[in-house]
Amino acid sequence: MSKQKARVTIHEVARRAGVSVATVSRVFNNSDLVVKQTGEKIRSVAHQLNYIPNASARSLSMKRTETIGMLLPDMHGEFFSEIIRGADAIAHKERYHLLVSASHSNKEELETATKMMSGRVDGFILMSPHLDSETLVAEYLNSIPTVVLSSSKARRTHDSIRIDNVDGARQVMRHLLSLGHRRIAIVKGDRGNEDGEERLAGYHAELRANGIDAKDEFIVAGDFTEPSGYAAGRVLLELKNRPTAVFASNDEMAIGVLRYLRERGVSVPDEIAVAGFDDIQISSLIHPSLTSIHVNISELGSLAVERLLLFLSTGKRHASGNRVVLPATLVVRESTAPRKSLL
Amino acid sequence: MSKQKARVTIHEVARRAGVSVATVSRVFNNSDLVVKQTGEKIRSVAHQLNYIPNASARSLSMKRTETIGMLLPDMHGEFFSEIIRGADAIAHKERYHLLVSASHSNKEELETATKMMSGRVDGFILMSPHLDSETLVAEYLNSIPTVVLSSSKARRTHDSIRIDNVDGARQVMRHLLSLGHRRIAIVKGDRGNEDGEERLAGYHAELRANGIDAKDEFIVAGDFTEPSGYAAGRVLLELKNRPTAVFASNDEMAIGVLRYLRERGVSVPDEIAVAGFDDIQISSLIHPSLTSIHVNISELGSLAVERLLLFLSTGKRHASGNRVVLPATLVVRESTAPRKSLL
DNA sequence: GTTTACAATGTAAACGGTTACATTTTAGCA
DNA sequence: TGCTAAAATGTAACCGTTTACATTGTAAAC
Repeated sequence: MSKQKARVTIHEVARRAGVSVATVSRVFNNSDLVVKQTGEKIRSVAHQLNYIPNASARSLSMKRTETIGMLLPDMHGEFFSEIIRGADAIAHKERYHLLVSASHSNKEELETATKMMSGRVDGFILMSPHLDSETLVAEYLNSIPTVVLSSSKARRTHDSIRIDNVDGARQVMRHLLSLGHRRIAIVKGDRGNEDGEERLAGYHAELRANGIDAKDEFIVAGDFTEPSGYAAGRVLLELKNRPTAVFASNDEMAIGVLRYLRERGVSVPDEIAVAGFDDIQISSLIHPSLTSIHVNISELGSLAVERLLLFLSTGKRHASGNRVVLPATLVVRESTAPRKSLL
Repeated sequence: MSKQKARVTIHEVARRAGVSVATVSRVFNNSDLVVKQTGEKIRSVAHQLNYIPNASARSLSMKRTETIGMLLPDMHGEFFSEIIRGADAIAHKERYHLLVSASHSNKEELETATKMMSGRVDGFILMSPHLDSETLVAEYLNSIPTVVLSSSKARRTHDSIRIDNVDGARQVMRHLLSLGHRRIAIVKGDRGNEDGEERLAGYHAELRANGIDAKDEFIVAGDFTEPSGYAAGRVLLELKNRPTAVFASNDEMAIGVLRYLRERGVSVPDEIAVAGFDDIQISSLIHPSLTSIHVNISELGSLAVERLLLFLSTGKRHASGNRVVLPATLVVRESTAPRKSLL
């Protein structure tokens, strides 16, 4: 079982095919200056010997690894898999590989991971709530092409791809307003989380655009988890002047809100309408199904790889501040059905 | 922006530190035969120059890449991210990297992906419903250490790590039986899917152990998706002799069953109890919350990496048929609360 | 039948590390 | 102080490619 079959090298192939290594190399790099017959002979010999070019030697010589490093934060669930799925699809098509590193819950971890990967990859795709300017201009990161996923701090120095959070939030708000709601609460995200901040900004913007004052008591804190949504639900129900609608900054919190409302016997959407953001899979399956904002997450991954490969092919380090914004789409479901009183 | 700062090499460090490359190399490989002072000097110079050893050169010379290839099937959601998270945690600790490739929906894709990675990795972690013996004994796969995730076909030839599906299913059944249920239906998984088959086997085994005949009409097909569970729910309700409990082979189908039952006004668990398998995150959040079987998925990833690293360190290709079985734990929730009639 | 131009192939020097082996330094001891 | 063994460091070959440049082959033009 542990027979050490020495890997066959390009020299072996060359010898058996009666040509020089250069010619073999040319064949495998699709050079057009090898005569057809020679090429076929070489390919056949190589196939017979089960020859696979040594990637390390190739990288060393060419100074490219054909690998992309993906550094992802400590996120769970669908987001993670969808991003990788999207990224892998494109990378694979372009014969690139994905070196992934998960779970960076703080800046230090992110930095060491980046350093460890540096040298094994041609470029980085970076996603982290902890990205700040200092980190980004660090020597090793500034000398490698990098695309940043949704971090405004980096937008001026690096290419970035983001979700249109503000527009998404405004869509939710417009929808709720169009249903006649005027007392609309929001469950915020973590302090400092950019997606959360942008969604809150959208909330404010749309209220303002409709001449409605935002009430402080309608803005409650959450941390993107279901329990924090549950807690927010309690806070809102205890107000003497309850809201008629709640916009949670993500679906998990919205589900938490729904859970609390159900426990208290508050009917959704008749007494209170609820909407979320992200459109995770469950949102369409629960009861009442949840109105949310859909974003094509796998596209986030694909686009990131596409942009990165573009840099790599043009030889640039990184285009400064080039941005792509992914559209957000409202998906209306039961949790915000028109109120009966309005029908 | 695109200044091509040539990477600093070991030679440059050696020159500046006034030593030979061998000494520098030794320092970075923690050889103990470098005198402390020299080592410090070298480290300081290296740090100043921002020296990072070239991974390709290193791999070429050492014949190891310090990278593990992970080939995952076309799966969505939590499973995917949890496996990677678990694998990455261990890999990172041991200074290994993870080269991942997602979405292999058929055998051919799996094979090309494996081939492409071969040579860039020291070993493979393979998970695919399409794994068969021929694929596994293929030249390139048989010459690289490989750990297989949950595929019985491979169990004799390769190390494998699997979920204790049979036991999990039996636990669900024992639980339902202990509640007094005798008419228990099962929603199967895809034909040919091993997890599904094993869960079905557990269903049968536990019935048999209790002297209950399995009724064909209580065994309905599904394909692990929510809609297929919904459809199965319909089939079961249309039986003249309805079951009093339904065991769905995974949570998504169980959720589909619940959706149909709610639509038809059938109360859960009072009229029909429902249980799933996998304990995905939503299962605890929906209403009624779903009784399910919990498996520590990230552990599946960690264990796979651990075993693989073990081979790598011992120099073996693969241990034949060494198996690890992950325990499954029953989590009882509202969907199978004791029936009122029994209280 | 040369000469010429270009197409096809070959030669050998990188690429940046590791490490067996050679050499020098150091320390211990008579 | 000189001798020796062991410790510290240096030298250079090697890992398996790519590719600039050199060489050879071929066909057309004279």
